[in-house]
Amino acid sequence: MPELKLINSCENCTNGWKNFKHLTDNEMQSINENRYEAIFKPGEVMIKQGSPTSSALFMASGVAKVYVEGIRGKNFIIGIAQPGELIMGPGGWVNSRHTYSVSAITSVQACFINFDAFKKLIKTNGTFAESLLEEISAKALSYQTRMVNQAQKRMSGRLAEILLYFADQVFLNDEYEMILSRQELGEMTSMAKECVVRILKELEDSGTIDSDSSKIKILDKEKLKLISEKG
Amino acid sequence: MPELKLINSCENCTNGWKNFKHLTDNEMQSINENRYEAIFKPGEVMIKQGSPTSSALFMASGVAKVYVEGIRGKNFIIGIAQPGELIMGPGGWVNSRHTYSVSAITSVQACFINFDAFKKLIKTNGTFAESLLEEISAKALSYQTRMVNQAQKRMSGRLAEILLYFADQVFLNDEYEMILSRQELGEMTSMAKECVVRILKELEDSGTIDSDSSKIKILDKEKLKLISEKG
DNA sequence: TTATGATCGTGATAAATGTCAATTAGGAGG
DNA sequence: CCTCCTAATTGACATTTATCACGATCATAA
Repeated sequence: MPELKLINSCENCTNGWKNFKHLTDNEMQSINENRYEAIFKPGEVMIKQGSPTSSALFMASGVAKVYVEGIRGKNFIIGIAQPGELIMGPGGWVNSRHTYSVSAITSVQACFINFDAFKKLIKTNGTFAESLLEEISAKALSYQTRMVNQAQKRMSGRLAEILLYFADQVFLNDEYEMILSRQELGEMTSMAKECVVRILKELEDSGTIDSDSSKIKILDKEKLKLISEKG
Repeated sequence: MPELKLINSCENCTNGWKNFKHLTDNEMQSINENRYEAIFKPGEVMIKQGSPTSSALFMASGVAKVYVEGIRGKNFIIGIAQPGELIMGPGGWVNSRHTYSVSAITSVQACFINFDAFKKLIKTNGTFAESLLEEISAKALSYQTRMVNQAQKRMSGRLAEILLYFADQVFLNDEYEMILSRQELGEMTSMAKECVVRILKELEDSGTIDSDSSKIKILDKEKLKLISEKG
């Protein structure tokens, strides 16, 4: 694995957050000055649920899992945070506490950005505020969709949905390395790990996917979509 | 039932949206001018999922149910819209389509507010933008919580949660008229209507609640909270 | 290499939840 | 009051999903 280097300045950042484009040079500089860079090893906790939202966290490189620590010690994985993503859960605007935890899956290069510096920009830059509203709304919509699917789809539908999520939202490829364990896939689809194994086998037997333990290859995407949609 | 009268002006409105307080008189007037008042009968659809979000909908009086029309014709009830609430789903900021339907439970007095007039204020009034961000974030957080609970709680926990929601969020009273049918309670907790009946009976038998078909009375709130939290 | 611990995979079984069929209760309108 | 319609309720049963027990596999470190 190549050694990760410091970014040093937002200007050098190749993966800048898309909404930063609405900022003036001065505003961008104020972000840069309120930035603290960090590198996380795989498995390390980057954000802990319940801790104060003093900063937003920007993903410069690597991937991380975003998860809620639920009841009876069970986790629920909300999704995968990717490079270019700004992690700033709803809690920051509600009760100043992180509403989920984030932990590194690969090595992760990240920047903590002071939340107050951030908040200030909302008031002064309307276009930025609007783009942020759009971002949070998109997140709320995806929660809404997951909530309903959780309620109405059965296991195979939920798992198919997640396999498509990895293909279309994370890796942008129908063949990918499954970065989550079966256990974690279960925490993302709310099913027992044994059931994940079984359904994956079913999907493989029916020729819908090819699953070589750590690799997933979607063979019949239309079929997988159908399974996902029909529940 | 008393005849509902027109409001005629936002100034007369006794239930104004709390975030409107951040607007200047001029801004408030522009809202008032882009307002269309309507009265709905019980059961009437106020917003249809998938329709264009040309307006936000303000609840002046009455209550309505907010629900997603999901797969296989099944509905999922997200919550109850109450007086003073502004209904403006995430879709307006994402793809300009309503992401859920809303239908009146009681008679409802409502105002349609032009969405563009609304959007304009975001850019010019930073405090208003921030208050809106807070509101949407709170909604996103409640979706997140429901999503996780859906996944991790069993039926009794989910139903207990909803009974508490009505007591604490809707009626602000531990004794209330259940405005949803058993079927609808099921659509809100993702369980079959028969199961709703059974669990309600269990709760009644254990002395946790008193349920007289259309009335709910919480007898042992701590116990109900425990059931809700422990799943 | 070998030991160790974790994840993966499988079958049997138990628990939770959904479906079906039939009956009862309650409310609106005549 | 009766009639009709819908919702509520109940029990039996089917399906779905979780849990348990166990062995296989794989990576890692001594």
